[in-house]
Amino acid sequence: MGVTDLTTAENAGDAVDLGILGSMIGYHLRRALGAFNIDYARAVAGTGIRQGLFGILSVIAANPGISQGMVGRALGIQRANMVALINELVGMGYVDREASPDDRRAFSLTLTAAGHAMLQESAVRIREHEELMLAGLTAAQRRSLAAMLAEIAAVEI
Amino acid sequence: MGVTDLTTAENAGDAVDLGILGSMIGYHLRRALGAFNIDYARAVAGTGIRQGLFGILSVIAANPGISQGMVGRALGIQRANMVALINELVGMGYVDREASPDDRRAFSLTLTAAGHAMLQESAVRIREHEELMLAGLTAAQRRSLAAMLAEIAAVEI
DNA sequence: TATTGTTATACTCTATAACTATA
DNA sequence: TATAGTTATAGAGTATAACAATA
Repeated sequence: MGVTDLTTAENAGDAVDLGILGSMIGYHLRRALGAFNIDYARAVAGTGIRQGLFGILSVIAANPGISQGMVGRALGIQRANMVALINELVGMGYVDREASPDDRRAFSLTLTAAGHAMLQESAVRIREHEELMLAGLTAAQRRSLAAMLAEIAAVEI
Repeated sequence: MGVTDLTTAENAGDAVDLGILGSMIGYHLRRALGAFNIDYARAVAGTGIRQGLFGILSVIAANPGISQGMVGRALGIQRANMVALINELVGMGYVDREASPDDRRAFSLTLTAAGHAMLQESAVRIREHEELMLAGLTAAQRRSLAAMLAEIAAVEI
């Protein structure tokens, strides 16, 4: 791993002291995700598969027939925000939405053949993107990082 | 650290398989930051100091007289987006904005006494918030996490 | 009563393009 | 010509409240 100084920001040759901010994990989380987001957009350019859409495709693929609400709860997406996302995926021809046989309020979601193909294609691109972003970390460090992030995400607030 | 399963999401007793998504660092980064953001808002409620504003206060405190553009570059905030943020902080009485003696295009920023006080108060709240979010990690793990995140944020895209 | 999906809405963050005044 | 700050604008993510249909 490089000799990254946590307390300063380097830009165009200028090193600026971040003050107390540099010691805060939340700040580094934000900057790391910002870098991830920029490269994610590059990696999937042209596919129309934003991060949220990829997550939905992945969860439906792993749980065919799952309801819209269950997908949202698994991914931390509000019910209200799921509507437009599922509409997009249905409109793109990647998701089939049918009335659930068990519960007439709910929808049963499955991937179409095109949806499976797009999931595979975008997964390949995203893997390459992650490889680029994590090139400075060993496999053990990546596992440790993922575990720590999952631990944080699971904190009961 | 807890026995967090990276491949499933637990919600109200339901364990949902995330599929390929569960193996992606970018996803765990997003969820961890989401949890951080929710608790950050709780921690600073009533202060009006959002994450971006805190960062700006911290950088100005560590670099009195710094220009608006330098602050933005240090924090990864676009020039265009800095304007409203600095306006807010000036309006709140936390930042003094004066014409730079060296360069009449630029502004020289310093904290007011109230700005220093608010930085201190919000820093205390944010430290408590980070302690809560990182309770499951040892000090060594926190250092490792911060270093890995800084490494990721520094990747040349 | 509670839940599913829906609509409407709003706030924050981020991004780009074009303008002005200075350098 | 390049840079500092500004304005306008747009996309994406996330949040809440209220509603209809169904459980």
